[in-house]
Parts: sequence; structure tokens; C-alpha cells
Amino acid sequence: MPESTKKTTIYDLAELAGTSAGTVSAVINGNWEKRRISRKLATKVLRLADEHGFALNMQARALSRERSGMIGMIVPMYDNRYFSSIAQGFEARARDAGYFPIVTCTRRDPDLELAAARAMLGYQVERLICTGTTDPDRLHDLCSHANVPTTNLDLPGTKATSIISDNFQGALDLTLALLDRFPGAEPDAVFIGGRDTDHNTRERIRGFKEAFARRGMPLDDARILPCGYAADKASSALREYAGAGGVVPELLFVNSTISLEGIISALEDITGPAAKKPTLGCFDWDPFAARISQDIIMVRQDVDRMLEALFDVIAHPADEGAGTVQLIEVPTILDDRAARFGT
Amino acid sequence: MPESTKKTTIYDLAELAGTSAGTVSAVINGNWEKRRISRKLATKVLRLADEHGFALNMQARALSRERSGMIGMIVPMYDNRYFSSIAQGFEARARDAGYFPIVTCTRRDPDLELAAARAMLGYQVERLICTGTTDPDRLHDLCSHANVPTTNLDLPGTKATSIISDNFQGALDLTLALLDRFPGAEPDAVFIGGRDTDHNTRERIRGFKEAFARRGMPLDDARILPCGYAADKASSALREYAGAGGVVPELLFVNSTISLEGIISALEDITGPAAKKPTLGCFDWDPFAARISQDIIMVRQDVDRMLEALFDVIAHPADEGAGTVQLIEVPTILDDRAARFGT
DNA sequence: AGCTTCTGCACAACCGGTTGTGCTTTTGTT
DNA sequence: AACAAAAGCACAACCGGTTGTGCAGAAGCT
Repeated sequence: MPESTKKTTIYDLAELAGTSAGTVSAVINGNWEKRRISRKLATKVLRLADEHGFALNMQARALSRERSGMIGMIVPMYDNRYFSSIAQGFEARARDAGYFPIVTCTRRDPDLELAAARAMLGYQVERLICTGTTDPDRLHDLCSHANVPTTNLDLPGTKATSIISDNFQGALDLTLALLDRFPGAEPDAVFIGGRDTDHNTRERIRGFKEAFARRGMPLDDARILPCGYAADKASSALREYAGAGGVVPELLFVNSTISLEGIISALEDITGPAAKKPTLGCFDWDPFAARISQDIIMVRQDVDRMLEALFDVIAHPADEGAGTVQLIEVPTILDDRAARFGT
Repeated sequence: MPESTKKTTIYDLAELAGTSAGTVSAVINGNWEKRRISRKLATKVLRLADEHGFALNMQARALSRERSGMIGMIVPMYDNRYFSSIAQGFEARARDAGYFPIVTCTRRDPDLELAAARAMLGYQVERLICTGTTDPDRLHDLCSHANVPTTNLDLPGTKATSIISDNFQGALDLTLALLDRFPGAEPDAVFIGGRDTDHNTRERIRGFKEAFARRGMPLDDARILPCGYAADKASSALREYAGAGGVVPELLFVNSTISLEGIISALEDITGPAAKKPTLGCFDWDPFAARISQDIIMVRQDVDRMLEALFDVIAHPADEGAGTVQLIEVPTILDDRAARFGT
């Protein structure tokens, strides 16, 4: 029979049980034996707590313990498979590790990233994971100032441990697989999407170029178009490249699924919906995109392994403070459906 | 020059400024005029706060104000466009409204939903939005007990205001559009995916049936297969339906994008990747799925309008407690690309 | 019976803010 | 010069927990 007007506190329970708040606290936390509370009283308190749907006020607990139990993550977006599975997996693992996970998405907006980090610090997160943030080092500075460790995911920083995909190797493998589709020929190829200011895009471009070098093919820098990630930027970049003639490349390396969205729609506009699409490669995976044409190869980032590495770092803050800033690179997975069907 | 060992508190600032904690608090909160703090002292405190990267401890604030500023949302998944845009839009709007949004995904697991709600209550969220939860009423009871108002999104409950799509009308429109692809004929049609225990699935089935009724076509209940949402459930349900003969329906109403994933892969297994796919309808939208075939029609739920309605409810808790439990239905949007290309 | 040891618990300080109250000093008025 | 009003701030209680300390009574020992 809860009085329902206010939340039940340990003081309420103490009064109901005819005991003190400290005792109730001990019982709730399961240290009643350590604190020599009689089993009888403990049972009584637990029963009352249950009857009243008592829930500890974690804010108060955090205040006195000086540990909030919260762990924060900043993510650029939820609306693609890569980041959404990161968020989803992170939450599950964080809960398993006894944390209360707080994930928030900041739409690749540096100011919002900073504001979100500040908010999280205000709410006393014990650690912040910066996923795909535009300036991980700035976030690191902000956090380290408040004594909150950070870890970078997806995009690396120079001041904290970073866990990222092996972008170079992934892009190299992808490009080689794409080139294999043109035996003996030199396809008209283009790399599109991403920002050449970010580490991942630069590494992927490096992998793209390396593949051509290995095949002994020339590659003009005009074919590298890091126009940004957004769908509309990718589509206008492609339209511009195609020009008035409407000639699209034979081979397209698209640097994210969100850019791919723009590319697909631009292709339809330029060549019509029924026309044969160019051979597509995409760094990142999506189940539907993988089936949109027979001629698409996708690179899947190994989110599980990345998260495993992340929670390894969290569980063993060994070199905390030691000058060693690690860069952990996780191999990617090539998803070449046509090749699978072929065998 | 921060001492960096510990977080700066208002007490630290007070000492540095040669004033009291209460005064610092007033300055930080901007009520220094109301509390007649001199501009000079206020500026000094603000300067110090800035120099030391001071951040208010929101837990402590929440404790004393008895208002946490946090608003929680439970979502089943992040990995589809519908829920991810809900999460993304919710966060943006919540921030605009001055809240600190906490979103968490519970993978359609009733126990996890309950546990997550409890955790959120512990952290003193001021309100909980239950999106697509399996048992909204149970969550409502839990929360109302702690005096925390809830609102249901996507799936309705009977005890709190619910904002959902007009599932019946959406399904009706979709099915009619699908049937229009078979002029003069009675296609072999199947409804697949979802749970017949949830309100949305039931309403969509009702809309599906209604369309056939309006066209004067018979519809056997054996063609309704609410086999669950998961991709593998949908694919085995389809395989089973197709039987040894491998005859797939001509018209498929798929009840969610996640089920569609399973359907697409099952179709490839049954008929081969190059075969003509059946005419597909899908309740929910995905940019890549929409382009996977010429013959797919998708229903897009109007997330923006739903969130607008949600924050309307939040801003005007008018009938708080009044027996009126509202059900707000938002129209859906039909995405028929082929029809658009046709005109 | 007297002393020690152990059991079982209450008490109070503290975590970092917020806010009502009231005291001192300055300013203004006549 | 005397007094009222206003300005400028300090103080302390409170929010709901946690935890170190200490005290009363029971139990054990001789």
C-alpha cells in the first residue's frame, strides 16, 4: 500500500521498520551481514522495500559514493547499420559490465559533440567513448580535465586509446575485388564520399590507390572525390562528375552507406532506374544495399571485435596515465555476394 | 591552472573567490541579480569557473532540486530506419526542450524492458517514453508507482497516452496499391511477419483483409502468417509456406523491414537470385529496400509528426491524472516509387 | 559476580548542490 | 545626525543516500 504521492526513501523504510536509515541502506546493498544486522530485521526491511516498490535513488548514491555507475558514448548517427549496431552492442556489454549506458547521437556536429560531452560530464559519467567524433582530442581534453578517461572508437585520436577498423587493408581488399570484376581492362573508376580531413577516409583512399598501383594502373587524383558523407553531397558530386554527358564511372568506391544512398538515387536520375548500374563497392554494410544489385561488394566492419577490444580496455585500465596511447586496428570483413554465389 | 586531481566544486570556487558556496551557486545559475550579488563578484566567479573548466554536478543539483532534468526512452532496436529515426529525433527535441535524453534499446525483451525502466527510475528520469514495448501497461504501473508519467509510442497501452501510426489505414492503402498491380486478377497473396498479440499487427491484418473485402476477393486465414518480427522467423515461415514445390506467393505484405530482410533472403534461396521477385509491400520504410526491386511499395511512418505529438503531450500535461487516456493516431505515408516513375 | 567479547544497531558527517532567512554595511532621506 | 531602506552577502537546512565510529545489551568465561 504505497502512499503514491512521493517516492519512497530509505528514511521512509527506516520509519516503517522501526530502524535507522543507515541500517536500511546496508540491507538494500546486501552488506547487512558485514554490518551485523540481524537476519530478521534484514528480511523485514526487504519485505517492506518490495511492498513499496522501493528504488534506490541512484543520484544520491552516486553523490555519496563519488561513482555514478554511468558510462557514456557519443555516436554520430543511429540510422545506419554500422553505428546502430555499435550503439546496440555497447549498451548490452555495458549493462553486463554493471554500468548504466548513456548513448547519444550528435549528427557529426562538433558543437553538439562538445555540448553532449559537457552534459555527460555534468551527469558524472565515469568514462566517455567517442565514436566517430570529428575532434576526439578536444573531447579528450575536456574530459581529462574532469578526470574522466576517454576511449576513441571508429575515428582515432592522438591522446587516448583508439579502436578502429583496418581501413587501409579493408579498402585495399575491396578495391582489388572490384578490379577483379574487370579482367584485363582498366575501368573508369571513382572514389566518392567521406572527408579527406578524417583519418579513415585518408586511409581508405590510400588503400584504393594502392590497389591500382599493384595492378600497375594509373590513377588520376581527379577521381578521388571526398565530398562529405551526406547523401545529397555524394549525389551532387556524382552528378557533377558525370557532367552534361551523363557518363557515369564503371567502378565506384563509395565511402559509407549514407553516401551510397545518394549515389543510388543520383544513378537513377542520370541513367534511369532500369539501366545497368556501375560496379559498386561500399565501405560499410547494409543488408538491403547488399542486394540492390548483383554488382556490389560491401565491406563490413567487425563491430563485435571492436567492442570486445573496447571493453578489454575498459576492464584493464592498465596503462592509465602511462604515455602509451594505443591504436588498435581490427580487420574488416569483405561481403562479396556474387563471388559467394559463383562458387 | 586546474589541480586536475579532483573535480572542481562550488566550494572550491567559493574559496578561490573568497565567497560562499551559496553565492557561487547563484552566480552559476544566473540568478545573481535576483539574489543581489554584485556584478563584480559575479564576473569574478564566472571567470574562475571558466578558468577551472567548472561543470556543475548535475546529480547533486538533481538531488536538491528534486528534478533530474532527464527524460528516458525505451526502444526495441536501433538497427532499422524507423526506430533509429525515432531515437535520433527524440534526442534532438528533448535537448531543445531542455532535457537530458536517455535512450536505451531492449531488443523486444520484456525482462530487459522492465530492468531498463527500473534503472531509469533509479536515475530519476522525469518521464519515460515506452516505444514499441511488449507490455506498456506494466511499465506504466512500475513508473506511476514512482510517480513518473509515461507515454507510449508506436505500440499503444491502456493506461497512458499513446501515439501510434494509423496502422489500419496504412495497411489498407498499401494493400489496395498492391492489388492495383494485378488488374482484373486475384493474386496469390500472403501477409507475413509481426506478432498477432500486438495491436499494430492486428490492425495491419485488419487493413489487409479489408482491402480484399473491398475488392470482393476471398481471403483464406491460412494466408496470414504473423510469425514474429525476426528475419529468420520470417524466412522460415515463407519457406514453409512455399513447401517442397517452392511456389512463392505473387503478392507479399511484409510486416516490418526486419522481416523483409528474411523474406528477401528466403526468396533468393527458393527461386534463385535472378528470378523475378513477387510484388512486395512492406510496412516500414528503408531507403535501400525501397530500391531493391521495381515492385516494392513501402509504408513510411511519419516519425516527425509522431514526435511532434509526443512533445505536445509532454509540454501540456493537461489531463495529467484525469481519467482520459488518449490514443493519437498519425497517418502513414505510402512510398510507391514505381507509381511515381510512372507519372 | 565481574569482566571480556560479540552482537546489533543508531548516529552523524559527508557527497555537491539549492534556497529561505537574516545579518551587516552602504546609500538615501529629512 | 538620526533613521529607513536597500544592497550584498553568509549561513544553515535539506535532498537521499553511504560509511566510519561508538554505544548498549546479550552471551561467554572464570
